Amino acid sequence: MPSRAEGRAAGVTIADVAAHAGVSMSTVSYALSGKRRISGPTRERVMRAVADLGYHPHAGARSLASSQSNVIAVMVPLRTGMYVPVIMEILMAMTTAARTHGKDILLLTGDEGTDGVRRVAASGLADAAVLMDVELHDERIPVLREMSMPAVTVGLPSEPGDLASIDLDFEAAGGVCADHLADLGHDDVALIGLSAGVYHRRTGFAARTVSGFMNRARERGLRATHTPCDGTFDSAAHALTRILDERPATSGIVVQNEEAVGPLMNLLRQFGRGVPQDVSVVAICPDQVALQTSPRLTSVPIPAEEMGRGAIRLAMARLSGRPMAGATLIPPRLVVRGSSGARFTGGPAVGGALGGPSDLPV
Amino acid sequence: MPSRAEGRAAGVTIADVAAHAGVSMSTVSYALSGKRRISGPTRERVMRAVADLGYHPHAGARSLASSQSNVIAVMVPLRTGMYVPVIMEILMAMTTAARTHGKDILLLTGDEGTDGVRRVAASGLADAAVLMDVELHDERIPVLREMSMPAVTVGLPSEPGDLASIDLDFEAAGGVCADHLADLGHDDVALIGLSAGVYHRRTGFAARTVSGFMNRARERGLRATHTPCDGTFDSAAHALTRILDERPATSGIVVQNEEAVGPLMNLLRQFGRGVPQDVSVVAICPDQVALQTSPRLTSVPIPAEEMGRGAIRLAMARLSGRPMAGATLIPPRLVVRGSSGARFTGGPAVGGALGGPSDLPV
DNA sequence: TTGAAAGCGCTAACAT
DNA sequence: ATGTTAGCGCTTTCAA
Repeated sequence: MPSRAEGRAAGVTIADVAAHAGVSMSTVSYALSGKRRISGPTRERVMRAVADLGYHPHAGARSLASSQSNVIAVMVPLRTGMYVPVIMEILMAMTTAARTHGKDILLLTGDEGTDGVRRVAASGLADAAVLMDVELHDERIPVLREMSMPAVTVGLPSEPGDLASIDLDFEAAGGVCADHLADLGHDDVALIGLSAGVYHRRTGFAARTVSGFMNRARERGLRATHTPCDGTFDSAAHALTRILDERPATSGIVVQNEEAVGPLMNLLRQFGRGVPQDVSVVAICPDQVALQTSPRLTSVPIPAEEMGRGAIRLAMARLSGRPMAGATLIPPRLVVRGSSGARFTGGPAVGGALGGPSDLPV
Repeated sequence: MPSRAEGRAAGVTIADVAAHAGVSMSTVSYALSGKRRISGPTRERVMRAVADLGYHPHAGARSLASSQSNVIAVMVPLRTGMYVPVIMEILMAMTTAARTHGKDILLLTGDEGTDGVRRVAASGLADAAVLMDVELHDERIPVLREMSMPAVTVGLPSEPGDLASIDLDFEAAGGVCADHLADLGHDDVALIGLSAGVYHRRTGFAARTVSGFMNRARERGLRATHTPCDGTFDSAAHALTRILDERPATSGIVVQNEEAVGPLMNLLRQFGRGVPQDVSVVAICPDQVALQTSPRLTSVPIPAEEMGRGAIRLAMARLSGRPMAGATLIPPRLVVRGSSGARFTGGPAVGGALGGPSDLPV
């Protein structure tokens, strides 16, 4: 336990390290950055000195001298209707991924608006920015361009310009759900979606799911409907009632609304509709939610971790000069669990009503 | 719209501003920091120049010259059993509050461990740290002291030392719930708590709620039990079954587990126990959760926003030299809604079964 | 009330 | 393969 070293780490400069190792400051700098070949022995002495002294380069000095802050700003608007745990998982995944590249994450809220972007860019606080929860026409995007700040969006804006984006391919996800239900022989299917506000405000992913679902359903000859839902119990009840009233034969339901999943399953039970005997349910939601019900839900998981890592990978690519513009769409996976089954057979397609080790990605 | 100005903000230095305003660099610096008296007219010319040129001080340079980064590091471990939306709300509240003091938030994950604290402190990346979700014996705390970094914890460690902490007074919260049920005439009460792991691992707030509840119940002459719960439907069912088996006369339930709230309410309905006719339910949870059920829940809200603001206030106090050590315990509020009522009367105490505008804090 | 100038700790030419 | 040194943009003495 190098207690002496770490106790004084605060005031240790590169000059101290250089003296301790018997080399020049630049040698230390280069040994640490790897931007110049350093001989084995020298390199080792430097590293020893660094460890001995508990040296950590001063972030401000480094940023000043190199015009690189090694910080990535992440702006999180946290709009209503978003499922917070997913946002958080993406955020934490980005933070972890950033560290593997020696970067740190600076957190910005949505209410700083475009000024936040401007401030962080102009002050050199961050080298790049990640925008979460982007709207189709996001006012922060032109500012990013104006400040010529490398940026990545989580979610797809309408005019990507030269920036990079990442998202689950929700259009394909909608299609996959429709396909699964069609394959199981269901003719009347319904999509219970997000709150109406989400569609109006930012449309992006929510609308893409709907179009993917409806288009594929049409191609497969299914009758399909879409109903927004607020995520409250009452709202879920309203949506389900409407669906069963208008199309009593509905035997397949896709739900893209984490808050509505629990209420929906309980309502189906109350209505005497067995899952999957009478109604098959497919969710587009994080696994955590899909595994919480009984039976467990056949679902297209939200790859939050992958989205976070991907966002940072894109940001790093921009910082290293490689372009990599355009949208990275993560292909949806369908995980079949106990909530979906063939029409009329009364049994789940795969995996048994309790889910379990036989869950299988398709 | 000062388009020329902002377009070039990236390269604008204090020297540019000084030249533009016809003053010296130091005058600009002092006009901006307010650390020296500047005459009205001079001050105005400086501000004009700043606005004209879209000047933003370079964060790194400032940090180097002043040994102040104006950044607060926040470490979020995100342990299992924690309710993520509350963590997120606290985090965003801190970020917003920090900006009002000119500070930014640097996000650290738990998996960087104590090294993260050391690195951030030694590199001057942050001036202060906030630790969320602290354990009773948290290994990061000695490191903070060793690095002599001003720090605040959200949650209470067992050995506070000289650091400041903030949390809801969960002990009092448990007591308030017991009192409420006692006031309504309930004799047999139960607490459905968090997962067993939470009690074993970090104990802190979860255990304090239990002791506050049990002690007050004893004082009021109630029979009380405590049952941990994982938050899954099955786990909630298990807990409720056990409670009703062991003490069929139980007519008051306190629940401190956001995930279990929905399942619990449905289970009570399935068991034919009307809320609040047969069983009164009181929750310790964010309002968002308490308002999602039907009837709405009488609850002690988690003051996430207040905790976030408070944490930053404490951090700022440490940075300005004022000590303010010790724990800041936020007193619990009880909000009576439709889920609790007098025993045997069959009606809610206040507010009606639908909750509504008559909700009233006590 | 204002200016001039010496660093803060590091990087990256420019040397050798 | 390594050393020397001139800044990076700002704050803050020290002078006036």
